[in-house]
Amino acid sequence: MSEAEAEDVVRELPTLVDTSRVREMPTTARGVRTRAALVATARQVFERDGFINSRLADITAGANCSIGTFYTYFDSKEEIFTAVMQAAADDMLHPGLSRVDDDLSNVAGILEASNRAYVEAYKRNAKLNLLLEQVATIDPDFRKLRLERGKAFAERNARWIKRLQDAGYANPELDPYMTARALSPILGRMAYHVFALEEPGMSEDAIVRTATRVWMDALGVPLDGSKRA
Amino acid sequence: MSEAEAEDVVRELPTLVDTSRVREMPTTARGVRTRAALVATARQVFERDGFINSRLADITAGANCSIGTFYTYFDSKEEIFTAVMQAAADDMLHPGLSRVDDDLSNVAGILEASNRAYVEAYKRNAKLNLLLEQVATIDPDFRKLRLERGKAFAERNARWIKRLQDAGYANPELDPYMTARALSPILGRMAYHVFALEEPGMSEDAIVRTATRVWMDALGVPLDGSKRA
Amino acid sequence: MSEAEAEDVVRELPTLVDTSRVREMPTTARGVRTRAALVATARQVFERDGFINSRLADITAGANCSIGTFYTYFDSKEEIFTAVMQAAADDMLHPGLSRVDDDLSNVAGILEASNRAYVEAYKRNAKLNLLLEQVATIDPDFRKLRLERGKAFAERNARWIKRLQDAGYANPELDPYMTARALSPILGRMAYHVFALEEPGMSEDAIVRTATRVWMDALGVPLDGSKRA
Amino acid sequence: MSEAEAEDVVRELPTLVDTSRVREMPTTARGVRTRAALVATARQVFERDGFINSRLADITAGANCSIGTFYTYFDSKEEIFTAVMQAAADDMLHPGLSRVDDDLSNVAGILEASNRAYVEAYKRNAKLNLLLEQVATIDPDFRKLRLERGKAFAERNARWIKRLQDAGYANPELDPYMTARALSPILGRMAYHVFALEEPGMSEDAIVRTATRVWMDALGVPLDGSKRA
DNA sequence: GATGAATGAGTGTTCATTCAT
DNA sequence: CATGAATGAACACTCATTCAT
Repeated sequence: MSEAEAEDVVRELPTLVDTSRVREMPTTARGVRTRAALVATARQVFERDGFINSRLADITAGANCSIGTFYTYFDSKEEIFTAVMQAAADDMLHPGLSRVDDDLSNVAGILEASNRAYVEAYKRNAKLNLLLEQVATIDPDFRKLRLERGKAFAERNARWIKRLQDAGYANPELDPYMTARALSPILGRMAYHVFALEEPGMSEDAIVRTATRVWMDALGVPLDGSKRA
Repeated sequence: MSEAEAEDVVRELPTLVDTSRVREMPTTARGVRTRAALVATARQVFERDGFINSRLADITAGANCSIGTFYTYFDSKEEIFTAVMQAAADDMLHPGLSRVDDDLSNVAGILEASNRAYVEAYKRNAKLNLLLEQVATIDPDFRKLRLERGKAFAERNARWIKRLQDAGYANPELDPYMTARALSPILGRMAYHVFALEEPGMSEDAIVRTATRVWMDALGVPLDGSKRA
Repeated sequence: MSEAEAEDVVRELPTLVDTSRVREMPTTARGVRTRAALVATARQVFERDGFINSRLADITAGANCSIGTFYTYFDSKEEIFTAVMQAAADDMLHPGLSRVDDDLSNVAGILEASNRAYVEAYKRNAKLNLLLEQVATIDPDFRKLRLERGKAFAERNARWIKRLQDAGYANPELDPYMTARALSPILGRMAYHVFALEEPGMSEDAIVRTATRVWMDALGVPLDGSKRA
Repeated sequence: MSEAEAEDVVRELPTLVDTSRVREMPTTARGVRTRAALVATARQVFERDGFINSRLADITAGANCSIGTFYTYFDSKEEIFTAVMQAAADDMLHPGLSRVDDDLSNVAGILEASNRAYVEAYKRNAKLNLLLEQVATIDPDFRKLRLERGKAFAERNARWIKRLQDAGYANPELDPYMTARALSPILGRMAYHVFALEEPGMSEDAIVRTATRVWMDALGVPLDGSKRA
């Protein structure tokens, strides 16, 4: 059940960045260094000031280069934002449990491990998630991307639920797709509140266990690893 | 279970607006009319252009008054945004089921009715919800408000779950507060995708029924209205 | 023959400005004053620096107002340029000889008087003519306008030539339209060299008399005021 | 009478380029090729975008070399513009009728042939003429050059008119220099409208014949090849 | 109370030119 | 010779807010 609650930002990142939006990499070592410095600084500045209130001048100053140099590597503020997301995508994406090898006799264990990995990744990139939220409300391209991501993950989760049903673990009465749409946001939203909005009072462990439990009960999977009666 | 999925925007509206942020109403009839025109136009403009890309000039033009007049009634763009939300609050808030009178022998029915009313309200104000999302990412005040709201509703929902447990309907093993936090976002996020982002493929009826079913199963409430064994 | 050599800039000014490009005038006296100051300064700055090398900041500084105020009255640099031309149009246009009342027995006299008035007007606005030339090479709108103007004046001149032919003064073998196209640029170009490019060596009087003479000979009008044999 | 209407661009090209402005040619074959590629691409880019709106980056990209390489051959944008004009000068300049060998008993024929050759050349380089017009309005050096050219050609034309007068073909009353200044722009301006501004409605043939006719009549040269009475 | 003119700091973006490699 | 990264001054335009009338 690796990407069960996929609706949230982190797991959708593989498709977050439209690579066609980023131009080719610089050829020289110096160029690579400068570009990397710009992306690194941009992430800091974006996280600190938000996308809208950030200034290109701050980014170039932090990267020790001129404003003109910025435009050697990026066409716009939007483009470096895409690059920042792209650079973070690998880290934001936890390893992912192999779907095929899942031992369905231990659904709870797999689910919890996956959720824990997810929350860790979310935590590392909490500010970036908040940022993405902001940009999605402003830039139609990002909004569209987000919508497509949500749908893709729901479908993936739906297939996983179907597999649990076919194997006799999950309640066969449930509609796999709609149930996936309902369950997907759970962990993501809790992580959003805890790590992005920094709401106190919920432990990391608690949200992982709660999300896992809700999934199990909602899918009707027996907690003891047995199949349904 | 009236406000079960409280994390979402609509049900949180009673606390959405910080009334201290809005100055007193105008005294003359003419003043009342002008103010109302400004708020009405502002809603249109905000929904069309978003908060960030909207211009005060468009709002005053639509309300047939000068920019100077705007400042007779509002101190800032933020303040008229608050006023817009305040004006919409009543409509965004469905009647609400009396908590005390709930007939717990029909939890499913109450929950579904509540959810349906909620979705209807959400639908009527979809654009406004998107807007609020945007402002929350920019303005710390609104973000804070949102956080407080989320907590308040989770607590309310937690009390309701506790009541179900005490009455022998809901699984007593569950932690009421954490479970409330997990279940709250479900309907809200689905409605967000369907009505705000206008994602096709999910019917209004389907999301209401799915959310209701997930709540029932997750809380361990028997579907037939009986108490737990 | 008032506007005979119309191809040149000055006489085309009535149609130079596309009034639809200029927004409505300010309502208050103060506004009128500010706008006028902006237009007056803009003319000076444009004449001194050219359209391309002029800076809005110089214009507003000269008009003792802020840059923001500029945008209260004009949408762009192009728009204030249009306004400058519009303001100059009246002066650039000499009174014009009544076409209908022309006493054809004195074609040379009428033509010379018209040409002289034209050259005077050109002289007063020489820098502006140079400026217009520049803008026409850059802005397609102005280029198009110029083309239309040229055609309209050629047609007017052609009608005047036709009238001379019909009255027995001008050579009936000539094609009125083509001849008009050939003769139109003569005075304009000479004035351009003398006043705009400030080429020395040709007196005002000399260019007027030369242009008049060429017109007379090319049209085959007897210099003594008589009709053709 | 080869360069009679010299005011126009094409015939002035021999003096168009100030060769002192262009540095020495590269020594290696490869260098020659690169320079040629730059000039060829520059012409295309200038014609497409105009001088002001053209970018060096487009030129070097089209010539498959780096921006740095550009500065190996040229010191500035102005310099490559000069080189473009220089490269085009040969083609822009029609063979030219020998002045000395002119058979004055066929002035009309010579004039028409010359004019036709001129128009053909103009047509081939119409965009370049437009371009030169633009640069002349911006760059003082080019404006000065243009002024000098105009004067030189007027003087040449004046000498030719003088010769016609002395031979008894042209009206001896006319001032040769002033008349040359008046007649010079005629064909050039018509060609400018037809080929550069692409104004429809005038045929190539018509403008050649009209210009020739006006010259003949204005100079008082009998159309039948005879001398004046 | 209403008006609308005035403000001006703020910022993304361009591009000819330089220079280290 | 060639490269292409680096430079940075320059500038038009926005718009929330203020204030004189």
